[in-house]
Amino acid sequence: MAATIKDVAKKAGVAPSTVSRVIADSSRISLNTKKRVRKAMKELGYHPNINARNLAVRSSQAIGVIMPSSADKALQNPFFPEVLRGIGAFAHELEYSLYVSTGENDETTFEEVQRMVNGHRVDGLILLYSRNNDPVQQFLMEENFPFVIVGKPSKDESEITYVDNNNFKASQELAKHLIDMGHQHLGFIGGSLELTVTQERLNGFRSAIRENNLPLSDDYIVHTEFLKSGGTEAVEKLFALDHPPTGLVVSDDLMTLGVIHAIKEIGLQCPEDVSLTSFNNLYLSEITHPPLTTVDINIYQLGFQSARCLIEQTKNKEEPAKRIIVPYEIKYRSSTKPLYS
Amino acid sequence: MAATIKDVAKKAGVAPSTVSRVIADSSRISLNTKKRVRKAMKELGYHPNINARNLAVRSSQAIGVIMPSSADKALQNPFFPEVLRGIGAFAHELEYSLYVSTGENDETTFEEVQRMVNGHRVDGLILLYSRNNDPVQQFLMEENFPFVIVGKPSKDESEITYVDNNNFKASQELAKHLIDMGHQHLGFIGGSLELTVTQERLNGFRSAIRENNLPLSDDYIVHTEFLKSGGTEAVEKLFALDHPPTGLVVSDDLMTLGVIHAIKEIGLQCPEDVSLTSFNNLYLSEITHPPLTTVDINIYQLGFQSARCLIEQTKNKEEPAKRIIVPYEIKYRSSTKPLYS
DNA sequence: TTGAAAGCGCTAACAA
DNA sequence: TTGTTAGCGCTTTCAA
Repeated sequence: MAATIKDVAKKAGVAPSTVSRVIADSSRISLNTKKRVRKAMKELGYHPNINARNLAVRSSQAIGVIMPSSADKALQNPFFPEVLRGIGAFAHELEYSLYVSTGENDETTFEEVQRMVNGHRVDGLILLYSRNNDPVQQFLMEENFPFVIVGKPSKDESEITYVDNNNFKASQELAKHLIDMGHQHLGFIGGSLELTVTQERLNGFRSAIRENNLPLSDDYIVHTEFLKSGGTEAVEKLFALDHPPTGLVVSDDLMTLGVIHAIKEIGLQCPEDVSLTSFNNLYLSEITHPPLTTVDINIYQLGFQSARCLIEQTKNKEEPAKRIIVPYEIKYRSSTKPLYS
Repeated sequence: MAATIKDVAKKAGVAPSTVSRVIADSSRISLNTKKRVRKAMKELGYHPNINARNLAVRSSQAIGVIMPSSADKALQNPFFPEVLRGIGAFAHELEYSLYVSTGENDETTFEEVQRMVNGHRVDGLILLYSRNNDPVQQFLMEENFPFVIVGKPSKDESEITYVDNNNFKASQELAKHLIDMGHQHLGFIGGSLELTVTQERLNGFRSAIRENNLPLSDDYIVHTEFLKSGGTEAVEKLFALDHPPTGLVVSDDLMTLGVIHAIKEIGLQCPEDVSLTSFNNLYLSEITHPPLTTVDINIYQLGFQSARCLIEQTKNKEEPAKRIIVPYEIKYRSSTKPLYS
């Protein structure tokens, strides 16, 4: 068995509590004994047992990350490793560890959340999605358990800490960009309307259309399952219209990839026939053909800031709910062009 | 504070140890008291404190997942969420939790591993990469800490449990497929040669060339950083050759995406001018244009099996090292075509 | 079939 | 500045 605090104490000729204080780098221990104790720790290859520590202080120095349930291919979105990287970066600085849930469906996800919360495995949770009537969110509210949302809460907005982009404005700006280039018929392809992120982006899109006095018809708006043949259906529907769109706002780069494929299938080209804009600025959006005009939502920051908020919150239960809006930046690339040129 | 085992005991009118036995569903407790105790647990909303339990039994019911360090964009590969999903599926069945490392560089990753191992945060680790002279692997060997590798160990192969595909054979088969379609000049684009997966795929490629008595020149083999402008350099190099390749084996779908883009830039088409084959069968490989001929390595299984092996191993320290080869399947799609047709 | 009690390794009053 | 001691919540002998 590994060395314990007692072994170290004995070796250094001090009391266990002194060793404990050295670990915490307490200012009330003389430099001299600190040195002696540290030496003993080195020699014994001592490392504190985190479980024992957690038990004593009733915390866990760990945060949980809840992904959307992964039944469909949604998890194959590089968005997730990237937020995780941001979360991990901050967590690591403060020596926090990361738990992740990877539930197959809503039920198993909920079980994992319960396990984390009730078993005191984590001090707080980050939800990587936000949707209407989420049982997880409700559970956490009821338990009064610290959590932050990446995205915008569907309700209780003022009581929940969340980190988001201004998706409304970004989407508006994309649509505006297309309109400025002469496009009159714009379409929107998004994921599930249950997700608040879809709602925000759609609303922004609509608002741009309205402000520019263009006709606004629901025929130009499709919500597609991430999986469904990569947007083929969505594209078929849009381009069967009397006046097919010449510009599209798509809710996610990966989806856009499918859209590019689909429009080629029906004999059209991007950007010659259709201008495409989307969200996330995934690495792959630079290396597609054509490279995508897309909103860089700064996924890494989204993760980093959410970890920051959460850890602040777990350290101080009285910390007020806050909202952090991470700035976005539109990357103009060659998937868009003026309507006539 | 949440209810403890003592509260339950008092409420049910039994001793704490009895409650503990009920939790473990011990066969030596009468059905009657079990019922009484369970009722008390329900009423109090009792959940065992995992930290206390871990401390007592000296384990943690958690496994750690080590990603490659994430300085570059490699982590944006959907491969990772997908293995994680497989790992999580098995882990969840046995009520294990998942820790992940997301180190920025080798150093922070190593720190995270140390924290997990020395602090007893996890019972075992899964490494999601395998490369030459990996300090993490060496550390785990020295500590005699349970771990399994997804991929093939670069050394001590017979002493380490690992889960892999037959990458050699798969790669060979891809090359063979191209050769059968009349391609005489084949190129290989892979990631770092430090990774064993690259080595295996390259060797398989070479062997196919050799067996078919085609010329084998290192000029046709490029190793590119994942990041470097998405394979542009690799493509430029290959197509500056006297006899540019008409068929390519690329080590990863995401890379292939970059390659498709790059060859278009220099005025070529896939598959008309160049046939492309690659690995992983990521979701995106179905929705690119053209859809990719690629090896489905069954990422989910890779994860699932590795979790299985690891948990077996942690439960029984004497479990011998084993090797599991997950079958692959080549998906033939339209990124390949006969040389003349 | 159940209970009493010791102990897992650490922290944090309280004393000195 | 340091030591003593009593837990944190659970499991697990040993006894009954």
